[in-house]
Amino acid sequence: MEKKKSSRDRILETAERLFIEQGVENTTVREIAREAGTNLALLNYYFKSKENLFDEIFNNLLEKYTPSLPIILNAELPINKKIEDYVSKYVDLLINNPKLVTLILSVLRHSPEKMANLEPTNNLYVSESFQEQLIQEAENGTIVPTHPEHFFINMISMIAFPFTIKHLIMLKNELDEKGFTDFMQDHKKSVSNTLIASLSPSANDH
Amino acid sequence: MEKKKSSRDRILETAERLFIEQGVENTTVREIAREAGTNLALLNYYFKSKENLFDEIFNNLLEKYTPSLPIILNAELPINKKIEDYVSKYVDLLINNPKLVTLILSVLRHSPEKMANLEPTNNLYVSESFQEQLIQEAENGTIVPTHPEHFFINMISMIAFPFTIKHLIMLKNELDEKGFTDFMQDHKKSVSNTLIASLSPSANDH
DNA sequence: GTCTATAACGGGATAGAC
DNA sequence: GTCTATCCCGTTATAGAC
Repeated sequence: MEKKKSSRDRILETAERLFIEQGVENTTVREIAREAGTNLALLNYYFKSKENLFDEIFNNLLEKYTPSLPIILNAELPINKKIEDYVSKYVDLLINNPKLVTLILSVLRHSPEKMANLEPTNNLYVSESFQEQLIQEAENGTIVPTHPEHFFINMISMIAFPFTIKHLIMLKNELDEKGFTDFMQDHKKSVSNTLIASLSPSANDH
Repeated sequence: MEKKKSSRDRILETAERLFIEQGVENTTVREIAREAGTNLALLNYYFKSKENLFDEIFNNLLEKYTPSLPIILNAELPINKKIEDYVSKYVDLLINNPKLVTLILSVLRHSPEKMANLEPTNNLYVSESFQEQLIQEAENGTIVPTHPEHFFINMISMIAFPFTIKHLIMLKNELDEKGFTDFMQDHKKSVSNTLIASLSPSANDH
């Protein structure tokens, strides 16, 4: 049954799994070849180097998981609804792929220029129309004027960072995996409420 | 002049510098020994392994830089002032030690249990009295009731995460190092305002 | 074109004998 | 405190089978 898949595909699948499970540095090309049921020479034949192999996998992951995010930000919705949708969808994505944040950050640390030049990176950090809307609604008086760039960074910070300190959160609050998932479900509301409250015109009367 | 320092101390200083500058994975024990003016075997004699060496350095770094943070949270100050102080001090700390976040996250990724069991970790993630205050002031009606744990996580997320995506922020906004520092100075206000607004009783009237 | 097997390189990390 | 042997890594190369 698995024999139908080409060696190339099996190498890709195995490498993706191991890179995500153990991290890139802790995964050897020999290990990948072994678990994919092939050999080191073939891996090198197809991908030339470990780095090339990783690049292909990383691109596929971003293309697979991230395209839905900018769609929400570009939709025709009131800002509050848009924030709720975006936070919820983004947190769900990371709950279902908890190692994705770590993988991205490891790329960002090891070779930031590569990350920055990747086209799918825009799915994670781009927000022109959303920032336009923040400015527009502020002019209309429905929300308080804000700095769109800082607002957007605050939003993705509150969404993504908890996953990078997942183990600390679990330890501090005595949570298991299920408990952490529930915690992050609650966290959605906290993030949305925080952002929406900060935009509320009545909130900034000191 | 430098000869007065013991080989052990020179190894520690050199390793700290290289770990922070280049990251742990990109620093070899041979390199540390060479730049410390000694040899590989002596490094192994004192520290047994690269990991032990790193543990000692990492502990020292946390003990050196983080103790001031919980002091702010435990002070006798109104909540708004406390938030402003904490955000400002924490961001300043990370501006002056931009690699600290990355270093911490790399430990968290590589060996979360080690990180969680480290005593100075509490300086980064502990907030009993602060959470008490959030509950107390909500009972007094000066702020809106909130979930202290989520609030605290949101606060440290907005503080720390921008440093992990520093290169993306710099690229997107066409900033150099100085520009990024200025950006983070502005970011302080954005974070404080967001948190304080979300606590404002008048903000949650929908 | 796809695949296996094997060997060798240069570099790095570690352990143990001295 | 020092030196050496050993092992694992990523990479490259070779020779050959389907």
